[in-house]
Amino acid sequence: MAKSRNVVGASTYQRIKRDIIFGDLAPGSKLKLDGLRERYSASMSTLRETLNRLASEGFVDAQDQRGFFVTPVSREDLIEIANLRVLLECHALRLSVENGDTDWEGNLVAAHHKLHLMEQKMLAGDDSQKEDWKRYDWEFHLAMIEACGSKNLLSLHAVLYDKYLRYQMLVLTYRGEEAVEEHRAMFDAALARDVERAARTLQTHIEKGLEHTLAAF
Amino acid sequence: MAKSRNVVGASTYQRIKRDIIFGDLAPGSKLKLDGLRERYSASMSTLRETLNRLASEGFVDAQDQRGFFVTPVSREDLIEIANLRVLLECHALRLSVENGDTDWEGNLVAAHHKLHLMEQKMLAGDDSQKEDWKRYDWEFHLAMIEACGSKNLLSLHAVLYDKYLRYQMLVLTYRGEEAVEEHRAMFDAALARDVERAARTLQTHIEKGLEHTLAAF
DNA sequence: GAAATCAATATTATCTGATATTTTTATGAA
DNA sequence: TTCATAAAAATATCAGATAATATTGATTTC
Repeated sequence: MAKSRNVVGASTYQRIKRDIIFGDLAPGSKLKLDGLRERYSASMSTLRETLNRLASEGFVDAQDQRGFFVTPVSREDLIEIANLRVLLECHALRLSVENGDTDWEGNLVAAHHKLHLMEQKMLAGDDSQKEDWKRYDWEFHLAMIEACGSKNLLSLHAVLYDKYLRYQMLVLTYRGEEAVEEHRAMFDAALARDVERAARTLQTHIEKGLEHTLAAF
Repeated sequence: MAKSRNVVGASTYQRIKRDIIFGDLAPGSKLKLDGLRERYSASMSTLRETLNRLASEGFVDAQDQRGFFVTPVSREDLIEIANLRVLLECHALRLSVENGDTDWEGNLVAAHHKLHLMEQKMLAGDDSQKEDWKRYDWEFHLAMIEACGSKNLLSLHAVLYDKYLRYQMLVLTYRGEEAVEEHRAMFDAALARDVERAARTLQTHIEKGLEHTLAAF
């Protein structure tokens, strides 16, 4: 997904998407072209291209003749997103654990290690690097399913992950120790090539996360 | 998904997408902005918005500084698409058959009836209305899963359906009697609220279609 | 003859600014 | 207040212009 495209187009795309996910652009808020032009210093044409793209991914809502809005959030939507993530990510995980080769394992070990280090910092109270934590969490989840053998599946999953992430960022609370343990359990099951255990653990992980986020919503 | 937007934007979006799905724009071919401008009589800005949108859905390939191409086809991609369709559509179907109310049933009966009429014509050798057949097939499949209760799921499914459809249109052969029977079996199972049988039948339906398309590819 | 080089041409990505249309806001009458 | 209407703002679309990049073709080199 992360096309680089021409410098301007690519960077505005990523910046706007980031700002939506991290809540700097509030859910439901109007995205006025003029305002965005200043904020992201891009021309209207470029902005409209970007917004159309984000609209098609579902981060932006394009309304006939009325412009663009940040897609609103809702409990129902959050639940749908989480359920879809379970469906797609568990499926991908099964395939990946079955097919993963040595490279996959190596990469996974590295990803888990980096995530784990980050989690230790977070547990110790260093809340400053939410963006980094997000990156490591993403890279770990991706590493788990990367050997699933379906580019289409991976790219659908990437969008879902980001949508789910937005909700997590909105409630701004870290689940802590529990999540760390779940990550480790998933990791262990994957390395042990225990497909069912891995999938079960992942499902629990996402569902616990959902409950936590719903509670704080 | 099917936004209407401003007249021009919406119609070029739909026409280009249609032309890709029906093969009038060949897989892998270059989409030159100037050429498109004539063909669809829209301005470059509008076209670029449209192409960005299609790129994000995966019908168009946007390459850094080199423009837009119709997404190429491949056996692997077809297999991925079909497998994802099984995953998502069967899941949606289970939910839908469990939750569907009277309106859902009524709509489904109507959709199946219209599809069936069309299929009789096709079987009788009237090959002229491929576009109509496509529409009725889509409306039937949609009607089946429409009560699944997840807008997100429905919108992911819609894109997959279209991607799969492109492959069907490329090979240009109608599966005939077999497919008709499968549709009826799915329909019966759904009305009988037999979730497992419905899902099983749907899976077979898609997998048989895959085999058929792969063989002709 | 094949590969490498470099200029000429074509195409893209981006921006500015203009126009018609539609939405939103403000104003004033009932 | 509610409604209608006028004024202002914003959108969708278009037509160029420009700089950067890619493609093509001719020319040279090995």
